Amino acid sequence: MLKRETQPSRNSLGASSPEQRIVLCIDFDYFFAQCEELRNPSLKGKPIVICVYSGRTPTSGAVSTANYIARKLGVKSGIPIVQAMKILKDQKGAAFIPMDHEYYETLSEEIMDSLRERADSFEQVSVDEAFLDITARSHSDYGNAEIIGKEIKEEIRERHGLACTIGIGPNKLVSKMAADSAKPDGFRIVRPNEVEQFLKDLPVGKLIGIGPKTEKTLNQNGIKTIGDLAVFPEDKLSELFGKNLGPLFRRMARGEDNYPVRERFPKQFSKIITLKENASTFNFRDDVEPIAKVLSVKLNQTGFKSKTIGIIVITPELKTKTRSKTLSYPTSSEEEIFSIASQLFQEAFGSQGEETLIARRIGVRVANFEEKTKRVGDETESLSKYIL
DNA sequence: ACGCGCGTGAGAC
DNA sequence: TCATGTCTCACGCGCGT
Ligand SMILES: Nc1ncnc2c1ncn2[C@H]1C[C@H](O)[C@@H](COP(=O)(O)OP(=O)(O)OP(=O)(O)O)O1
Ligand SMILES: [Mg+2]
Repeated sequence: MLKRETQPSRNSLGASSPEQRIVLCIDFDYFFAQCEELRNPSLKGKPIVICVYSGRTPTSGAVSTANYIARKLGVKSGIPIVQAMKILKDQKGAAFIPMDHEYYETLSEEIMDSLRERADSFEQVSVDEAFLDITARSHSDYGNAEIIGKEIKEEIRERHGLACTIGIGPNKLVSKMAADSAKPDGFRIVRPNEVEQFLKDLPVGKLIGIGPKTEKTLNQNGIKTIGDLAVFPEDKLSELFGKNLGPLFRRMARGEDNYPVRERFPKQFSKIITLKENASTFNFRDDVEPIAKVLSVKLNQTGFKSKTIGIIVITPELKTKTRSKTLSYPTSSEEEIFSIASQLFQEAFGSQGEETLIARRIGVRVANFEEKTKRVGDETESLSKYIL
C-alpha cells in the first residue's frame, strides 16, 4: 500500500539530477572487537566483549560492543559488564577487553583515508561508518556501483584485514538501511524501484531515527511497519510528533532523503566521568580540572575555540541536568574552562541552601565553535541527518 | 518574526 | 539489579530587536 518512493526528479542518467544519486554506506563489522582480533588473532573464535570500565567498582561499566559470537548469546552494546559476564560465565575463553579507543581511531583513520579517495564526496559518520557519494564515478549506474562497492570491500579486507558491510542505494537513508540488513560481512544494493518493497514490511523501529520511545508511540497508534508509517495521515503524525518531525518520519518511511553527502565538522566536545561515589559536593581540583584540561588540549589540537561552556550532571536516577554559559568571545584556555565550569557546578549544586542535587556522573562540554585558523565550507543547520 | 541562549529529550554509535 | 562515553539534532521557552 505504499506509494511513490523518491520525491523530485524524473530524469535518468547523465549528471547529477537531484535524485539519481548513488550513495554507498560502509560500516565495519563489530568494529572495536574486530580491531582487537586484528592485533591478537588468537581471540578469533571466542566471544569478545569490549568493556568501558567506569572505575566505580572493578567490574562496573558497560559494554561498548561485542563480536558476533558473544552477540548470539545476548551480549550487546550498552548492557552492564556484569550482565555480560553472567551471560558468558560458562563460555571457555570469553575475552573481556577494556576499550582502547585510540587504537581503533588509528585503524579507522587509515581506512577512512583510503575510502575518501574513492568517492565524489565523503562523509564520515562515526569511527566505523561513512557515506560515499559515487554518483559521478558510477555514471548513475547500479551495475557500475556494484563493481565499485565490491572493489572497496575487498580492498579493505586485503589491505587492512577488516570485514565490513556495504549498502548501496539512492540516498543515505536507504544505503544505510541496506547495510544494516546485510551485516555482518555483507553487501546489498537497493535500487530505486526496490525501495518500497525493501522497507514496507520492516518493523518501524528499524527505521533510522526511530528509537524505542518513538516506536512505542507509533505502535500505540497502530503503526507497526514502515509501510504503515508511509501511509499514515500526515496531519495525525504532525499531531503526535510535531509539524516537522511528523512529516519527516513519513517521508523517511517512503525512503525519501535528499540530504547530501558532505564532510562534517565537530560542533562540540565533552568529557564525562563517573564518580567513585555519588556526591552533592566535590573537589573541583581533583574532578573538574583534569576534565577542563582534556577539553582544552582537544580544542588546541583541533584548532577550535568555543564560546559556550557547559556542565553535565547525571543523577543517581540517571537523569541528565545541564547548565551552560556563552561568552562574548571564544576560548580554548584550560583555566577559563575550569573556572566557568566550576562556577556552573557551584550554581547547580546550590552554593548554599537549595535542594540537594546529587551526582553520579559529572562532565564538561564546550560548544559553539569558532575556527582558530581557517574555515572551510561549513553550512546550514537542518533537520535530521538523513533527510532534507 | 527572527535569531540566540538555554535546558531537555531522543537517538546513534 | 546494573545502567559508559561522545556526539548530533529537534523542540519549546524566554528575551531582545
Ligand atoms: N552504546 C555504545 N557505547 C559505546 N560504544 C559504542 C556503543 N555503540 C557502538 N559503540 C562503538 C563500538 C562499535 O564497535 C562501534 C561501531 O558501532 P556499530 O557499527 O553500531 O557496531 P559494531 O561495528 O560493533 O557492530 P556491527 O556494525 O557489526 O553491528 O562504536
Ligand atoms: Mg559497525
